Amino acid sequence: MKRELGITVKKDENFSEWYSQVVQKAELADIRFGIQGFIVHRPWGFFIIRKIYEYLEEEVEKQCHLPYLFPVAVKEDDLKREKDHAGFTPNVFWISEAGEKKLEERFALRPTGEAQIYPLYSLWFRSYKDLPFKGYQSRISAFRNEMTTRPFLRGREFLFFETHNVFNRHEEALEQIKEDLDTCKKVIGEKIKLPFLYFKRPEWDKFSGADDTYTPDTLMPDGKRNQLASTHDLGQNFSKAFNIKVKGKDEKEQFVWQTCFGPGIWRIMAALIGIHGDNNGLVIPSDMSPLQIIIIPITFSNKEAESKKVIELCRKIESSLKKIGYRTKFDDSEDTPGFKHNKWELFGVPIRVEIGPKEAKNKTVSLALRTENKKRQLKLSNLEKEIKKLLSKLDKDIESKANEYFKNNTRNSNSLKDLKELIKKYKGFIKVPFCSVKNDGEKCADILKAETDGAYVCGTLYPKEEKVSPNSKCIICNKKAEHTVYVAKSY
RNA sequence: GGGGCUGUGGUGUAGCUUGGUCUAUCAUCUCGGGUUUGGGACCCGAGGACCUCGGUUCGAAUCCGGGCAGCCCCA
Repeated sequence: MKRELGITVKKDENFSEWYSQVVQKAELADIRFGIQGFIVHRPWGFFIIRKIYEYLEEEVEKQCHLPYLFPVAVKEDDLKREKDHAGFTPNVFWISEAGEKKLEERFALRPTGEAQIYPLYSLWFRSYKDLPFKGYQSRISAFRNEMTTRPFLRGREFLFFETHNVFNRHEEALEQIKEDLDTCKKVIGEKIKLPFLYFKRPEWDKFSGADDTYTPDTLMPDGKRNQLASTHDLGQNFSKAFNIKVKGKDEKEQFVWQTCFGPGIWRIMAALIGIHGDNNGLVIPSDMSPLQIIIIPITFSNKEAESKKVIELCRKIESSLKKIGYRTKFDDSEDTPGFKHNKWELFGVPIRVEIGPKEAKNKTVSLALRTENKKRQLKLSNLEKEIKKLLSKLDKDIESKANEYFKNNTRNSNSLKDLKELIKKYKGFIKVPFCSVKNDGEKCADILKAETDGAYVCGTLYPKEEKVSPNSKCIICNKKAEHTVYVAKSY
């Protein structure tokens, strides 16, 4: 009889249930906090999340962003100052009382940084020489999402990272957007091994207050799009609303140009869980795992002397692996070896080392990679050297599996009929010819959405938009297609 | 935003239709003891639960209403 420790459904048969079970059983989050959409980040999960933060912080600091920390609050006036951005207002949490007393002026829990940061920006910069300025913060965001909440996918409080950048010229802002794409490639792609496409959003679907919005989108195992981050070209919209001006070389005051970049820490975590995980549970890139190596002893009560040697050997290996920098644990709990195998697979530990009397006698170890279905026999003397290679093999396995899945779920279509079938059958990304990504295309996007039960026009590829063959027609209105756009169902 | 479902020890559940030996089932779990360990061992003992507020009733885990929370499907 199997105990209910492990995952009881298959990932490709019931992704929703699989996802919930992994989140809870691998101790990533606790959803029993009791306030809707607010979850507890448990140690095993939060370690991984902190890695995401570390990578991002390291990368943006290389580009000369510096950290700061703004309050959790935002003033009501500030929130409403930019007219499009004020669209957040109906969903924010207001703080209006302290104890029994009503506050003189209510304020909101910040939904995102713009409205709380830019009033200070208007005080900080006086001269064109103060620019460019690049700041970032790692912080929590909150707003009342009315849709069903899910851990790491949709919440009312969620982990956030945001850069807010100020330039003298629009061209510099556009350069920054390219740098943000680079950050996504390095962090989300290379470090976290998540494939994505980088889109320029259609005109009608930009962030409130932005001139243009760019996003890396990936696909979850159920074929739905998951937006992992967004970069916004804010133009001068906020600088005009918040009065952020500098004096230029020509002695005239000018409004600054701004961008902001916001990777969704939660969304990235959800993608990591969903895309890398398998039927046994979590799979984690080697550098991100709280534990990289688990050592499991196999002992016998009727072989006391040998068992003692086994334990000693395990301890020795544990300390030598720790010494060279691997996060290693010797699991000397009283559970049976089989139980431990299943447990640590569920938690996604990259390497499992098994030591029993045989290994002790032969000076070998048995070793299993989380991504493989076999045990390897290694000479003890080679272990330290081999581990490095094996961890990078694991990372390659994770990466190629993710890439293959992603590639297999990106398709083409040239007709609405065909698109409808593909969406129904596979979901995923589907490339289609489309009339316009300016506001006049929105009508077609709405029709497309209605016809396909909710598929969404993600936008055009960035930075290099794909060419459209000269006589192709928009799959909705049949006018000349100006763009190739990607369509997907979304979270 | 629309629709549906659910809430019983830490976890998963039985009981709810037809209210009454429910002093609440089973497993897991936790603790103590024994025994065992090469892919989810076993035995003995102990511990631990009816989401919340109100209503109906002699009597509510069970019926009704509000609230809170969770899940699923669809936009």
